Amino acid sequence: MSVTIKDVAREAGVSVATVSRVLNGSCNVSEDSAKRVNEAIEKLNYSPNFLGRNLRKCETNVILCIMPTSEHSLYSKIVMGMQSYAAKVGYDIITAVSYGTTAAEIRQLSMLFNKTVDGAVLLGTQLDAETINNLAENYNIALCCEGITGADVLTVAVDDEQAAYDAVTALVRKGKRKIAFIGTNSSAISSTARENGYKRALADSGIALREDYIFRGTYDYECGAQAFEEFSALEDKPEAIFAVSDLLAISAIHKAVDMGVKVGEDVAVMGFDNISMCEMMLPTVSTVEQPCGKMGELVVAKLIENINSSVKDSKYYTVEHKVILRQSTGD
Amino acid sequence: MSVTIKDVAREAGVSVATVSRVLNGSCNVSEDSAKRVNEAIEKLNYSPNFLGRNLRKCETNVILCIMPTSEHSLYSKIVMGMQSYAAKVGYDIITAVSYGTTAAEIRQLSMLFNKTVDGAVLLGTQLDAETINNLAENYNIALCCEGITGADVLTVAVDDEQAAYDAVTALVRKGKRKIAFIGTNSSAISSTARENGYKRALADSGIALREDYIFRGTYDYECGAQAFEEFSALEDKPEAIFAVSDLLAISAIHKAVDMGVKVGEDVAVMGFDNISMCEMMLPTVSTVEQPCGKMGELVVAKLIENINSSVKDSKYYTVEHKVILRQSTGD
DNA sequence: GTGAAAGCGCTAACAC
DNA sequence: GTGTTAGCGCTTTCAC
Repeated sequence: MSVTIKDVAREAGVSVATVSRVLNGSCNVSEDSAKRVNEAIEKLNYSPNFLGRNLRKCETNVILCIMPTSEHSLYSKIVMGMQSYAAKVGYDIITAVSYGTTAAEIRQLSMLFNKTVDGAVLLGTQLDAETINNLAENYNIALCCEGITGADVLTVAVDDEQAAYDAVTALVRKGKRKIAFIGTNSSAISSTARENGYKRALADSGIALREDYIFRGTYDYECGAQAFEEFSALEDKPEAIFAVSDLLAISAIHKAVDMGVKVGEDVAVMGFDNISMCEMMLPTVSTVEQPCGKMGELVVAKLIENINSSVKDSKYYTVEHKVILRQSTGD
Repeated sequence: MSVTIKDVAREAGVSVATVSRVLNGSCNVSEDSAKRVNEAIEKLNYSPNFLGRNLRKCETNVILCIMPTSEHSLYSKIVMGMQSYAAKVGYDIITAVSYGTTAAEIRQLSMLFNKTVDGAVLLGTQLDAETINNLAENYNIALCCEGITGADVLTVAVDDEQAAYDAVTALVRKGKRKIAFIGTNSSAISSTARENGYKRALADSGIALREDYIFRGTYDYECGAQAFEEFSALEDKPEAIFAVSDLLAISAIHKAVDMGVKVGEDVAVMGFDNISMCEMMLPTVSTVEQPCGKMGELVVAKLIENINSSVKDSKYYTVEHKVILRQSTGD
């Protein structure tokens, strides 16, 4: 079997308490004892059993991050940010993928209930406000990247409305007036907020809103192409398209090229997120960057504060976005 | 504080042993007791503390998957396969990202040492054979997607040599004779095996090997473009390129387009992995598919067998690859 | 069919 | 500065 703290104590000729003190960096240990303990640890190749430690301390120093998919560089980058901060303060991040189903999210949150983790960050959750509020009462959770209307819980995200406003305004500045919108029917804040930003930008530029320039589907890749097809069937085709995600934008671009439409010249396309693919695509894709690393760091920092505090911070933190112009808008 | 098994026992008017039996589905419980226990669990909203359970049972039913990056759909898909199988047999998969550094891999493997997980799967590890063999002596580990020469440990991967052979042969069948190769200097089995497959395919087709048609860099995106530039500088330019990864192929395609070369017509490009981006790119990218889902399922199945057995299976399992032809080879 | 009790490996309160 | 010991929540052996 495994070597335990008892074995180390016996080998070093001290009590388990002393070994534990050395392990945890207590200063109440003589240099001599510490040396003997460390030698014993080395000799026996001892590693403390965290199950025992965590059970005793009622904490694991592990945070769970649940995301709808792992195949999205937006999420990957946020997780990197989370890990980078967590490592600095002695926490670990583990991840789980829900495939966008609430059933999976709930199942994975059981790690919170069964004390396997100290807290959880939900990226792009499908849970509703009531469920989240109930959870937040008893557990340390946070939302990132995607807020939920009515959820009174720690959240870190960009200002989606303003970001969309800035994106559409950038298109207007390039002389576009006929600007279409690819959004979703999801109840997530981001999609409706981005639609609102789109509308406000048009209004501020004195451009009339046209319902036939608005497509609402899902976040699935195919919807971008579908939207482009619908727009193309219009008598008066749009000369620019703003999509609420890069994948939708890329899908639309793909369809455009297939149809012989020159992206960047005949039609400008702008996405949202700045995933890695934007730079690899041909044409490269204009987009709105979310500061993923920063979001990850911030959400973990605040969540850990909550874990170690009796009073819970449930603020909605907003981080800076940035419009990036590339070939798909003719830049 | 949290509600424990004791609270449930008190509420149900039974002993903790009986509650534990109900929790674990033992049949030695009267219907009446079981009913009262379940009611108490419901009423108190009880969730068993897994730290206690795991400590007692010396097992966690959790498997760790370490990968170089999370921004690669190849790995995402493998993890999905792992999760799909694991869920069926009551295991959980957690993931960690090493960013391709051995230091991070070792740090993350400490979850194995401190008993936080029962086993680990390494995707595209950087560890050397000796380290892996030492680990495998004391812990349940497996390699997936990328074998290591000299590592005597459970491994699941495609037959890289044959896969590359088939890819290059497909190019030959399309009438190409001047076929270049983009590989890496890495010590991983896959890169050298794919280079060997490339060479064998040329030999079998009676095509002379040209050293100036071979580029060896890293797996970094930029290297594909760099390789294309070098090939373009040659007097006698290649008419086809086989790259050991889709990202390298995509990078090469990007550079080709930037240089005004028509991909699919002037030059055929073939990648390896069949990541999602292959279908999103313009042109779509020909490639060799690795059966990610199947690899994930198989490696977890075999690893769990090892966990529950005293005799360790250290075989190298090979799974089927498939050449997929798309626009980048003129299909 | 059920309960009492030992013990998994660890930390921390307490005594010295 | 150090050791003894209780106990974290759970499972399981043993006795009844």
